[in-house]
Order: sequence, then structure tokens, then C-alpha cells
Amino acid sequence: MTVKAQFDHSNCGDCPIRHRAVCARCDADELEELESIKYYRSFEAGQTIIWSGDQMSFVGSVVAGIASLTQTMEDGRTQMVGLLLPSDFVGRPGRDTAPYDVQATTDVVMCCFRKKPFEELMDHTPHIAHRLLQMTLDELDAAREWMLVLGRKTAREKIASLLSIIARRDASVSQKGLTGSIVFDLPLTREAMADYLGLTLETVSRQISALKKDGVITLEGKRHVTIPDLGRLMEEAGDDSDGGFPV
Amino acid sequence: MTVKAQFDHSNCGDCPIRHRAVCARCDADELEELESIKYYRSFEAGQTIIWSGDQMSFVGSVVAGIASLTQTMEDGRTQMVGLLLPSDFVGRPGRDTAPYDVQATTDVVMCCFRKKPFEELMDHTPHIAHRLLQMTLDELDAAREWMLVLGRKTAREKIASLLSIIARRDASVSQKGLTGSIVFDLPLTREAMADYLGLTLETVSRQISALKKDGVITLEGKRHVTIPDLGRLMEEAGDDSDGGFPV
DNA sequence: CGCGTATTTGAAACGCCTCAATGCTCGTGG
DNA sequence: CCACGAGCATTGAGGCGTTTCAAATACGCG
Repeated sequence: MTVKAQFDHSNCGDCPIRHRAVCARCDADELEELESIKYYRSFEAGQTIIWSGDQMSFVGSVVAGIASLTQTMEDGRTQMVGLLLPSDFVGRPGRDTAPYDVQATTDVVMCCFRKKPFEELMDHTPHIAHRLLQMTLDELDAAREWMLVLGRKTAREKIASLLSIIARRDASVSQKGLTGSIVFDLPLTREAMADYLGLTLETVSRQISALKKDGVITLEGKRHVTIPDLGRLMEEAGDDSDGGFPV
Repeated sequence: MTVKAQFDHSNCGDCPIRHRAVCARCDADELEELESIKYYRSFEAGQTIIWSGDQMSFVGSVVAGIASLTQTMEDGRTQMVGLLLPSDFVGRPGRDTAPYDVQATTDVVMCCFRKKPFEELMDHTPHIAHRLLQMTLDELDAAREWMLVLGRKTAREKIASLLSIIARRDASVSQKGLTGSIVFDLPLTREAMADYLGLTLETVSRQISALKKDGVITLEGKRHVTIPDLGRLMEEAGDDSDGGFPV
């Protein structure tokens, strides 16, 4: 059974991202309306979900996998401007061409709604509009946090920042605490990390090696990471160990 | 008469930012309600309007002047994460501590609403919530555009990007066309530009001198700028000359 | 006019990038 | 079962752009 097939006949009540997604505040009636216009689509790792400049015919939520928003300059320089995790929303009600490429970083399953009906539904469903506002404000905060990373942090701090975000998100979804060591698999290639951090992939590789040598992280293979001490990692990231990123 | 006094007794109907602000879509009833909870405050250039971490007791719109959102690391490195122009909204309904410092870059006049009443008003005024969503989505786009600037552009391109944004915004509010030469006063010091661009102030200065030497811009004094050819400037910014930034 | 602040300019140091070669892992086919 | 190739990752050497530190200059305001 494909990953998508798991979802095809499920209803919203069983949805794993229900409590965080754009539909989180909906009551039964509203869910039913949403359910009538939703459909699932899946994308393979590497596939482009939406091309910058294209018509967006649908909006939706990432249900499983990781997608990324990227901008590209004419000469090929690219910058990732957002990382879309399960429950994150894709698309922009009220605008019809996409401002960035949306790419599947891993295999991705999305819960889609045709854009027109969704917009109409939103107009008379304050719960959706309100939740979308909340989510957009959160994303804006995240984007601004990232501006500090891009503008002012060193390569080492950038890597530490990225690892600490992934580590904390991972710990939060898997319900493990933030004390003791955290273990996870990097969902990104070195190149994708570089595109996110505004670095070259060589620099990413070198800094990861350096963090490993200094005992801040441990690696098994290329992707399996252990963080023995999150506080230490966050110091390396230049964040004060309490506040920092809301994940 | 102070700048603030100009506004103190004015009503929303005369407001210069009415058509772009959070209240843009409000009808007469809604305006009246807003009017009953609004008040004006003014801030001098350099003053901090809101401190990061503080309670936010109000939200509001910038009516005149320029404010900036900045983040600061413990060691003093700072990154500006937003530039607030007249009509931009300050504050975040649904959250009560400020995530960044808000500083007056020039003298600023704000139209404020106490946060609680504003939130309540928003709950039963879809026009406000809807407009705020639109504005937040626009800001998110702007933040993401800026991530490309911070992550991937050279110092020269960064300066050109900033000048081109200011030039186009200025041309759009003063209703002049984008053809022919554009003239404006820089509202930012070299240091503020550096904080916005993730550079040092020396690099900003050098790159401005270089653009001047190459005839891309002309300077009279330190702040008065002439752009003889916007297309040329946008090439220098690395943007394709048609699309680029929606201002 | 003179002081304080903003800005410009210079020289040297440093960090990241570029180019290039090597290593590792995994899947495929001989 | 091993050889091979395709990606992905690591490592090295050298160059370039930006920062750092330092000093000189212009500007605005009393």
C-alpha cells in the first residue's frame, strides 16, 4: 500500500495533522464541508509540486513528508525560503500565481482543496480564516528568525541553528523530552541544507565535520544524528538556551 | 503644531493611510467602533516603541514615519527583520509578548488600539480579520524575498536591492511613474542599512560609493539620491527587470 | 566656529567560496 | 559474488569578498 493510499479513504477525524492544520478549529459541520472538497495527492522526493509563476489551482496541507519553498535567481543561485512540515499550509488564498517553487524534499502527501471552493468556504467560515491567520503569523515569525540566521550568523552557527530546529521539532512530535540525548535522521541533503542556510554544500560538510570533531554532535552514516546535549548545541547556535525558536 | 497634533482630532475618513491599513475594508459601522477605541501616539527618531519580550498592550498602524523591527543577539549583532512604513500594522493579535524590538527610525506617529478591545472587535468583524490576513501574507512574501537578499546576494546587489525597493515605494506613494529618473531621500543611516542588509556599515558605504562612481546612482549630500535609470539599478540588484519585488 | 556624529577611505586579516580530487554507499548487471 | 557506476559527501588548496581595525573627512547644530 502506498503512503497516499493510507489516506485516500480516511476521514478528517482520523487525520494525523488535524490538531495543527488549517482545519484545527473547525466544528463538525465545517469539517464536513471541507471533506466534500478535499482530495489527496502524493509527490515523489525531488518532484516540483508547484512552479514559481504558475497558476495555483489548489491550496492544501502537507500531511506527510517535507516540502520546501525555494527562490531561484537567473544565474542559478537558489535560496530556500521555507521548510514545510506536516500540518503546514501551502498556497495563498486571494492570489493566483505562485511566488516560489514548492518542491518535495522527501516523498510528500498533501491534502488538497480546489482553490476557488476553498476561498468561498473561508469567506463564511471564520474558524478557518482565523486559524490561517494564526498560522501565517507563526510563519512570519519563523521567517524573521531565519533572517537573523542568514544575515548575521557564521557558518558554524548556521549549521547549529538548523540542527537545533530540527532536533526540537523532532523531539516535540515524537513526544520525547528535550533533556538527555536527541536522535533523529536528517531529512535534508547537504545541498538542501546549503540552500536553506545561504552557504555552499562544501561549507556545510566542513562545519558538520567540525561539530562532530568537537563532540557537539555524533553521526552514524551521513544522516543519522545524535545530539548529546541540546543546550550545548544551542550555545553553538548563538541562541540563549531558554528562549530562541518557537518550533 | 506637532505632527501628532495634526492627527489628534482627525477622523478616520480623512486618514492618509486609510486605503492601505488594516481598516481599509471596514464599513461605516465598523469604522465607528474602531474610532471609539483608537488614540494617537508619537515617537521620536531613535526611540524604542516596543521592547522585545515586553507585554504588548496595544496594536496599531504606522501613520507617518518609518519604524523597524530588529533582533539582537547576546553579543550585540543585530539584524533588522522588517521595515514598517505608513499603513503597516504593528502587533500580533493572540500573542502577548513582543518577539522583537520595534524602533522609530524617523519620527513616527502611530494610530493605536488597546489590544484587548481590538481582539474582541476582530472576532466579530471579518473585514478586519480578512484584511489583516492579506497584510500578513504580503509581509510574509516580503520577508521571504528578503531571505534571498540576505542569503545569496553580494554586497553590491544587496545595496541595489534596498535602493530599488525604496525607490519604487517612493515612486508609488508620490504617484510618479517608474520611467525617467527617481529622486528621494534615504530614510536610513548607513548603520541602519547595514543592519537591514546583514553587512557592516563600512561595506555599505563602500558599495554606495562604487554605485555612484559607476553612474548607477547620484548623490547630493549623504542622503539625497537620484536614480537615473531604475532598470539599470534592478539589473545591479540581480532581479529581472520586470517582476521582482511587489512593493 | 567648533564639537559630536555620520560617513568615507585605507590596509590587513579572516571566513567562506571555488575548483578539484577522493571517498563512501548502495543498487545493478555481468 | 564482485565489479561498476551514480549520487552524495568529504577533504584540500588557493582566491576573493567582506570584515576588522584605524584614521581622516564631511556634515549639522549649538
